[in-house]
This record gives sequence, C-alpha cells and structure tokens, in this order.
Amino acid sequence: MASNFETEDDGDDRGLLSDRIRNALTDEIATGTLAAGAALDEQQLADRFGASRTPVREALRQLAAGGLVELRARRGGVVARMTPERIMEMFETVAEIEAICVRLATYRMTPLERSHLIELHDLSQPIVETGDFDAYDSFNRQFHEAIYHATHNSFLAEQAIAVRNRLNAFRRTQLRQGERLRRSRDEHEAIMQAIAEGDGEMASRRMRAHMLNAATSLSRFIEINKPGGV
Amino acid sequence: MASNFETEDDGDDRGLLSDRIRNALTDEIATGTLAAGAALDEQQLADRFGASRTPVREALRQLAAGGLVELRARRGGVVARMTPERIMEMFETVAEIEAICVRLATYRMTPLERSHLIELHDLSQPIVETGDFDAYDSFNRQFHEAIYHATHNSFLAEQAIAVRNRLNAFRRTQLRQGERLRRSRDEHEAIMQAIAEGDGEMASRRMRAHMLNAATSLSRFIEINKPGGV
DNA sequence: TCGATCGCATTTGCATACACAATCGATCGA
DNA sequence: TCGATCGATTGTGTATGCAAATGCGATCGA
Repeated sequence: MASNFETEDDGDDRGLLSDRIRNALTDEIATGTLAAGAALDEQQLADRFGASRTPVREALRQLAAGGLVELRARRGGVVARMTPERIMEMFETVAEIEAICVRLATYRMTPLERSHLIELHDLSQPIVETGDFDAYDSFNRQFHEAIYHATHNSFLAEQAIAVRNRLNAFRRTQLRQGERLRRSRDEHEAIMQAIAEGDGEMASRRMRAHMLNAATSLSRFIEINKPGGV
Repeated sequence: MASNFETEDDGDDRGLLSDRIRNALTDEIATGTLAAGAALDEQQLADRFGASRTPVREALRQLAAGGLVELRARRGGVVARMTPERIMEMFETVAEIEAICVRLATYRMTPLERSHLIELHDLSQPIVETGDFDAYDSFNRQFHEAIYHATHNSFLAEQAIAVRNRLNAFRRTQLRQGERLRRSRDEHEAIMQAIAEGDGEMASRRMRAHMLNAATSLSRFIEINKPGGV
C-alpha cells in the first residue's frame, strides 16, 4: 500500500482522505471514466482507493448533495443519470444565471475589474488562433468567473460556480468543434461591447444567447452518441 | 417527478437515522435554537440524539454541503454565521432566480397550471384577513413553488427550492409584521396581473421587486437584533 | 512580567465490526 | 410452465475503537 507520510511527495497527498476520494470521483465522473448509471459499491471503491468504507461514504454523500450521484436508501448509489432533457434544463438554468450575473456585473463592476476583464478577453484572441481547446476552456472559465466576481454578490457567484461545475461534469468534449471556438469568442466580444456601453440588459440577452448557443452545440454532440443507456 | 418516496422528509420516525438528525438540526438552525456560530460537537450531538457519531457526521456533512454549517478540517463544525450583508446577497440571488422563474413560467405554463395558480392566489385573501402568519407562510411557499413548477424546468425548480430553503433557515420571523402580509398579497396580485397579460418581463420585474421588498422588511428586523455573533 | 515551548486532553478522521434490509435465486404450489 | 414465497447472500446503515491532530494550559526561560 502507499505509505501515507506527512511528506507530500506526489501532489495532494496532504488532505482529508474523504476529500481526495471525492475529488477523484468527481474527476472520473467528469471524464466519463465512471459512466452515468454506473453502480458505486462502497467496499469496491474503498478497496480501489486503499481506504475503508467510511471516507468513501462521506465522499459519496457529498457528491450526492452536489447532484453528481444519486443515493437511494439501502440500495446504494449510482452515477447520476442525465437525460438529454435534463442536460438542456441545466444549460438553460446556467444561461439564465449567467445572464443575471453579467447584468449585475455591468452595473457594478469597478474600473479595475473592467480592465481585467478586457485584458482577459484580449488574451483569448491568440488562443483561438492556435485552436488550443484546453487553453480556451481554461480561459473561458476565468472569463465567466471574472464576471461572477464583478457582480459583487459572493453568494450569487458561489451559486453560479456550483451549478456551472455541476454541468461541467457532463460537458466534456463539447467545445471540440473548431468553429464553435471562434464563434464563442465572437459572442464574448458582443457581450464585452454591451458591457462597455453600460447596457446591462443587452449584455444579459447576449450572454443568454451565448450560453444557449453552447447548449445547441452540445445537443448535437448528445444526439450523435446517444447512449440510450444505463 | 416524485421519485422521493424513500426519504420521508420530516416527522417520520421510520427513516434513516442520519436523515432524521439532519432534519432535526436543520429545524434547530432554522428556528434559532442553534445560534449562528454555535459549535457542533459530534459526540455531544450523538449523545443528545441517542445515536453514535457516525450518522451525526453524515448529517453534518450534508448540512455543510447545503451551506447551513461550516466544517473546518479537524476543527469541528459551527453553525454558518450569516452577516447581514450575506443575507442581503442571498435575498438578491433569490429575487433574481424568482424573477427568472416567473418569466419562464408566464411563457410556458399550461392553462391548468394557470388556473391552479389563480385558485391558490384567491385562497390567500381570507388568510390575509385573519392575519394567520403561519398559514400565509405555508400558502406563500405553495404559490412560489407552483411558479417554479410552471417553468417546466425541473432543474431550475430544484435550484430555486434549494436556495429558498437555505434562506428560509435564517428568515424566521420576517413576515411577523401585519402590514407586510397585506402588501405581500398585493404584490402577488400585481404579478398575477402580468402573468394574465402574458407579459413575462413585467411579471419578472414585479417578482424581483416583491422579493426585494421582503428583503427590506427583513433588513429592518436584522438591524434591530443585530447579534454581532457568538 | 511576558513570551515561547512542551505536554496533555479533547476531538476529529479513519478503520473495523456487527445488524438489518433488500435483492436474487430456488423450491414449492397451482 | 408459470407464479409466489421463503431463504441465502450481498451490501448498506450504525456502532465502536484507535490513532493523529489541534487547542489549551503549565512550566521554563529571558
């Protein structure tokens, strides 16, 4: 077994075991290693992580609270099963929340926050040129989170991040279409324009459209490999 | 879909011990029996509920995921401490989400749902007359949840209920002002009017104002017994 | 007198053990 | 042959025990 010394040799060995298991499971669900509907046996997971059932249980409870897994009393847990309809509902919800955020942010952001957002947006130009999906995904996250922050409503920002992460776990390869990348940036550009003009309502509508475009892009992907299953 | 037949929410003796403890703690936090900032000792709670630490731990984890308690690693948990600023942020968030819901609901609700909502609203008239706060609170919940449901976006509805419940735990005696009761119903009336006219944007603005009025009403209450903490 | 360090007590985090509920298969009955 | 009921097995829910970590107090030093 792996020796658990206090010395952190490989990364984040230093934390609560239940948290590490939770993060690992989150990743595996997000990447699809754990397919939707897959049964989650506590003992089996415990063996796999070299731990006992206790931290596994706590991890599963946390994931259940986050909506990534479903726990039925005395019947074990399964990876949350997402129907296309449900995913579209989540996208719509995220789109509406993002629309709220950008509206509030437009009216409340400080000059410093605005310049930071502009800087961030400018940075995305070369990324689109190179077509680096992962880099754009990372930028995209920063861009949107900068907007959350600029609402000056930390609770709303937390909610936005939470629901976005929850969706992220099922979004995966959504941006893997070359065209979508450029269009995404164009839409950001339009949003930035509205922000610059101080038109929160306009920014809000454009953000909603931006998110729904991403949803449409994803929906094609869903149609393609319709799992139908388990 | 009502897939929640397993977990009976409250009152029932016959559920999972950890769920019962979670519900009990939720109530105690909501009613203020457990003051904000109060330390939550696992063994102590276990003794009080006549259980072992295991279900108590799971309950605490779930509450932490819901934001009602804060857990610091190896340092125990405390009841989440809400500053007035934070509560106002939560109210604003709820207001915006409610505004989303009523807009979508206006455009999507079925005739049956509309008549149900009207019926519900009419029922509130005698309640206001008698000034029964608890009855109005119950009605109010039904009214808003009917709107959530009418969005035909179950994910959004779940989010709305979750964030509303989270705020509920700190709202307590907010409606205990006779005037507020009648004004609340008047605001509902205005919202119903906008819905009847099919004007989702108008309904949305009125809903936002409605929620922010409730927040203002609460803020006075907060000012009065400003706890400052422990 | 004030600060720091060491040791103790309390409490969390994890492991292990046990009991009961749910599922699955087999046997019995029609 | 098909259905139902009953038992065995699997796995969750809970209890208990142990070890490490944190916080506090006392003692030592300046």
